[in-house]
Amino acid sequence: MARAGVTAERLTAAAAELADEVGFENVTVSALARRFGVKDASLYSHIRNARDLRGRVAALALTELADRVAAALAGRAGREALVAFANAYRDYARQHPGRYAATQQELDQPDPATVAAAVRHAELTRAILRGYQLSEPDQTDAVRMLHSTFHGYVTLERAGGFRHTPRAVDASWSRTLDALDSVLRNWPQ
Amino acid sequence: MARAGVTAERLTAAAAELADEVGFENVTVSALARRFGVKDASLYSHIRNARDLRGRVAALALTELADRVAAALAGRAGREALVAFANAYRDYARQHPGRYAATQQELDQPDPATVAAAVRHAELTRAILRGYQLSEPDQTDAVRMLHSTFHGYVTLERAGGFRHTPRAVDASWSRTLDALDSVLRNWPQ
DNA sequence: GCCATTTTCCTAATGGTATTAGGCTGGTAC
DNA sequence: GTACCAGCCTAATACCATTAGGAAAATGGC
Repeated sequence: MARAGVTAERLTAAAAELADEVGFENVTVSALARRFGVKDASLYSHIRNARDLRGRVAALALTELADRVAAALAGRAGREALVAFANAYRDYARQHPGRYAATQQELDQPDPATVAAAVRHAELTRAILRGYQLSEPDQTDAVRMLHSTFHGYVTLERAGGFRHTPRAVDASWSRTLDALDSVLRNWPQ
Repeated sequence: MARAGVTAERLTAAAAELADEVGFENVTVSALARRFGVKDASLYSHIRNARDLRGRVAALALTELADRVAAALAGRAGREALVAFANAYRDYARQHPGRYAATQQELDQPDPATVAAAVRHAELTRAILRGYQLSEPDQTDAVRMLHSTFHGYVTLERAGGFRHTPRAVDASWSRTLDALDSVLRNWPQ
């Protein structure tokens, strides 16, 4: 009987695809085993448990997101950097809703890979602020505000929270970026 | 054998408490039945299914949140209104993490109560803008930005996303509100 | 090429959760 | 008081997560 060739990496990649197709909360050990044509129990040679699996997807997604954002940010500063970061972030969340959801799960006992990706992400967000005159602790406050706005927007957009008003979500997004640029250039106090 | 006196309302209230205690994703029909001292199957006389139950909790939470925000907003305008709204919103999310999580679930096929509460919430957010000179479509854009920032902040705060930087989250929150007030007073273009 | 070891996958079993079908019974309406 | 209905039960099915232990395929040394 030929082996199915399951590895932790292939499992993680397949779980990420599955998440984008059916939602992160529906990424299940059973569904994954089904996709590989093996029994559920067989996966436990490669992953510790379901939580571990979801953690791996989270780490993968955080890395991919950070890569995209880093590429978008390369060589830009100020408003250009802000817009490039924000659009790369939102595009990733829209193209990979399941993976994006994975990045938002409990960070209570995260594995090292997740922590590393999260730290990199925070550093990248901070890189937006090159070109704006902000020093600590304003910089940290601004990073938190930017991250909140981006995350909140893509989450609400996806959940359908903006569906009740006819105004195009792309237009509001663009104006939100204008507003963020404006407030970064004129940070209060 | 005495009856347990289960009603849809008591179930919903208990589910909301349970959500705050163990997390919304752990609100299960079984756990709820256990709490009422009845068998799982008995709950299906009162709720359609687990999805229905979670929807009821979402509607309850949205109503409570809107009530609190409305009370905070009463008689205020401009910056005062913004701060009062934002703090009421964040306080609710922190005091009732499970209920707050419920408000963010799939809004694909929401029940009428959920829709009504969501609409009321949007109207309240719009009420913040009394005192700022904004007309449509800027108003809609600003409402979406505000909602995104509030939601994003409380979500990331709760998920531990701000834990890597020592700066106090309350301080950053306060400065974020300053920044929002500033940008609403000087809305770009 | 052969054997020991390791890895991968299997079957079997347990326990939790969601859900439906059908039955018993205590309260309520007449 | 009888009949009905709502509220609760048992029983059964079906996933899903997880562990234990066994068999066969790959691997490495000889």
